Amino acid sequence: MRLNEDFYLNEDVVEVAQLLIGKVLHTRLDGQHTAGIITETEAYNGIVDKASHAYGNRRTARTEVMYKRGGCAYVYLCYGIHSLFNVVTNQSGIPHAVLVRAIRPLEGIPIMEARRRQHASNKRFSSGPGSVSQAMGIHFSHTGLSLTGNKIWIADTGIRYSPSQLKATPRIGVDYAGEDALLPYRFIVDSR
DNA sequence: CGGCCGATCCACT
DNA sequence: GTGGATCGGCCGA
Repeated sequence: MRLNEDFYLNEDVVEVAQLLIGKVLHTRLDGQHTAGIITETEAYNGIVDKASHAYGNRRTARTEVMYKRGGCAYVYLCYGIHSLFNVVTNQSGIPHAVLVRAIRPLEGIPIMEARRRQHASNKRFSSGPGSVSQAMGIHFSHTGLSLTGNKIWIADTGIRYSPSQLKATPRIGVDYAGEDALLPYRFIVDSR
């Protein structure tokens, strides 16, 4: 049920992004348990990917976490306001990551509503990477946390989608990445 | 529903 | 000093 290290060591980050659709993201932070079904992801393909923070093998204090062994969280602050949650994949030294862009709330919905200060019926409640982190209580200070620990983890509950429900598109907000901005590395499912 | 735009602050140059 | 893997309020249609 809970994804183990083998899942995160997959060397194909685009495949992992696709496999994460339908998995359940859990957090137990500040004693509060919340969970949601992952419905949108984006793959960031390491040093050859112009959209990746690790493009060109750039190692900085911020990106160092991406070089860790797969199975930990890379969370960073975006636009000074939003924490964006990524799953680090592949073996140590290869900075692959998958950004979680949307979830469908599943457990602890009142807790999420309090964090978001809006009702779960709102269309943008947990759609968009900043909203996902806020709903799940994930903060950029959580970067580096293991996904096989007891604070943040991901489970397979057997949810599967047919190929016709799943679509791949270019990634959002990466226009600066030139031709890499066109790669179909974003996966999204219409779960309604 | 869609487009515009300001917010806000850390990491990197 | 600069700018961003975004969000939400506001506006017009």
